Amino acid sequence: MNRQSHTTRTSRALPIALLRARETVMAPIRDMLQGIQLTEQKWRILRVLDEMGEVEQSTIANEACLLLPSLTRILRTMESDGQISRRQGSTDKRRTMVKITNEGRQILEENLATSLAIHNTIEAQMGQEKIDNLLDLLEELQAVKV
Amino acid sequence: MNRQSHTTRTSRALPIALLRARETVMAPIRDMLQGIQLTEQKWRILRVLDEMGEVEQSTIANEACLLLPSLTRILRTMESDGQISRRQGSTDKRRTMVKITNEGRQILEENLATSLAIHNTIEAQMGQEKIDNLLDLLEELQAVKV
DNA sequence: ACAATTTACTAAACATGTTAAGTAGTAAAG
DNA sequence: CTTTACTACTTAACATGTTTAGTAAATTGT
Repeated sequence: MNRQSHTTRTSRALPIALLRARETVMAPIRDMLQGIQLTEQKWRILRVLDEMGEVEQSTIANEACLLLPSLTRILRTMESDGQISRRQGSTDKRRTMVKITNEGRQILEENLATSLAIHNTIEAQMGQEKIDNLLDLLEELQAVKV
Repeated sequence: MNRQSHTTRTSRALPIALLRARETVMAPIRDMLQGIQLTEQKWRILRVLDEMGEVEQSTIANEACLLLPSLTRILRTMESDGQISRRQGSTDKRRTMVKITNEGRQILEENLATSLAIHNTIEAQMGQEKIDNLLDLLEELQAVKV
């Protein structure tokens, strides 16, 4: 049945290609995160919060690619673990404003070196130009309207 | 805190960039799949099986980026739904050999047009050259040793 | 001002992701 | 030939993904 009958080869299908590439990049990052009791999602949330300051949950969901129901649960544990803090929005009381705590920021700082080392390993093998090129294309793809 | 203090902007971090790009591509595909009662994972499995013929579960897991425990559960329901069939390996009895059924293949055929249309929409906006370039870079990234 | 709609989130239910542990079959080492 | 290690899964437990439904606050239309 090895005949590519009616579909593109999966290696040339964007969804699977993106997923496989991501698995390669995430493998060592997951190793790092396991050592500090943090999931991939919590790591993304901390990075988004560090980058954006105090934001509402919908913004985190968009930036970190999480659905709100997942975020609700994850932030609950992150708050009780002291990595983030939450407060009700002052003007719009539907909103919940979230920011990273010093403890959360410290986790980022402590793992910056490892995170950079992983990126450098990849860059050393592919070359900086290709990585930049790839990131440009990914940003462009992300902006496509479907 | 909007100061990119000690990490790369998340939009230039490979893991998040790959995830966001994938969300863009997957959104319309998920819509298609919802109409045919198929999850994204089952769709990937069918495509891998159609492409590779009868293979063992570990191979599916690798190609479709699923862990074996997830695959065990998913294949159980796909078998009872008649989309795939399983048998014990003849020489090595630890292996479970899996192949797509006619019913499974029919699901692929019925949705080929939609799947292609989605791809074409993206291609029309980004251009074929960029898509090809992106796929090449993704394949290269996937092959990196980390 | 009031009803209808929309927005931002939460709750619940079920599927999948992820890790750890267990089982049976196979291969390797002595 | 037997013990040991390894491989290909399966099971279980808990976190997250995903959909549907619900709630409260804000906005819109009249």
